[in-house]
Amino acid sequence: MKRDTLEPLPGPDSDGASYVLEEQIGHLLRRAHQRHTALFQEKIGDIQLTPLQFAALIKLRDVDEVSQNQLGRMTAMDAATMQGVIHRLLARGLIERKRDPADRRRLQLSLSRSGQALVDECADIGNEISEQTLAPLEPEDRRLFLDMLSRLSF
Amino acid sequence: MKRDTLEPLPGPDSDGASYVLEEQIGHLLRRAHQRHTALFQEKIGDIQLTPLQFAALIKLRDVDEVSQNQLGRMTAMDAATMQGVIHRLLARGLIERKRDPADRRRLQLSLSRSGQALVDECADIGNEISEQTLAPLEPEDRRLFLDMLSRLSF
DNA sequence: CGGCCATCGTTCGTGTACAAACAATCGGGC
DNA sequence: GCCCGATTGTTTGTACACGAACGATGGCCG
Repeated sequence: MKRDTLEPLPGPDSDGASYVLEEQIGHLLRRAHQRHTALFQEKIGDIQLTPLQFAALIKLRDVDEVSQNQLGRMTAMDAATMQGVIHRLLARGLIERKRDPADRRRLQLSLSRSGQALVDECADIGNEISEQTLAPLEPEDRRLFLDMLSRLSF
Repeated sequence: MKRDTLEPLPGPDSDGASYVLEEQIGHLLRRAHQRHTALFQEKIGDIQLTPLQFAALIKLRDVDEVSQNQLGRMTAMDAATMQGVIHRLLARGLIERKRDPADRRRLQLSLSRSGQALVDECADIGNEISEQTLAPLEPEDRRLFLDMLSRLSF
């Protein structure tokens, strides 16, 4: 029987009567994510980037040239979500897109000059946002927390 | 100087060149949340409830009668998001809605009979989902993790 | 060479998420 | 009593998130 786990959790065999929303991992993940995006939006201010747009730009800086699907895998976005993000970045002239001559299915993405400049400008803000998001934790706990969290992200 | 923290975090004064997406709290929160919703959908199966719909039902079971905005605050949804959730639950006949005679602005929400039955049926599944989401962590770490996470959810 | 299957990008439909504006209603102060 | 500000629910617009289906291309294998 699996009745041995310690019990923070209501116990694996609770009869369903006890399900406290505020203690559920899913609810807490959602709320923490909400808080983070709010912080992100506030700190990024006039630059008007969303977390996903920023992630895409950062990855493009790291790898230079990739196809849409590749970039999607690197940033954990599916192909459909990618569409929206790419189009908004294209519309702002932050990235460029051209067919890969070697594989005519692919669209190679790369940072434009102004995209490059923007990433350089924002990387520090990105670090600030991460720090602020973690602010409620003691500095010595943050490493551990990130470690555990990354294990939940398969 | 504060150069002593173990170093997960690039250090508060990194020059922006280093911003590793995979180590950022926002990215990890998003991915963990993705994994959770995937698990949720898989385990809930044919019942076809989303995490938000389930949260609303659970809260309604706990408190019996509330207005839309109140329920939104309890489940961390804003009024606009609430609209969609409420309408889908109404369409399935899981909840009922009537004007509050004491305050004619308000719409009192409550579980229908079949909503009541469904919550009773799913609460156990909800606990399983939470457990599975936390499965990658050692049982003795889970309490600590939830503790830290809840501090990030303001 | 000719199918066959995988991959790439696109579109559609559904469901969060939130800002902003709105009409209706309530409450309190004067 | 009346007016003003707050609250309640609604709509609109933008942006993720993902399943499902689609046409186009590519690689492979017989």
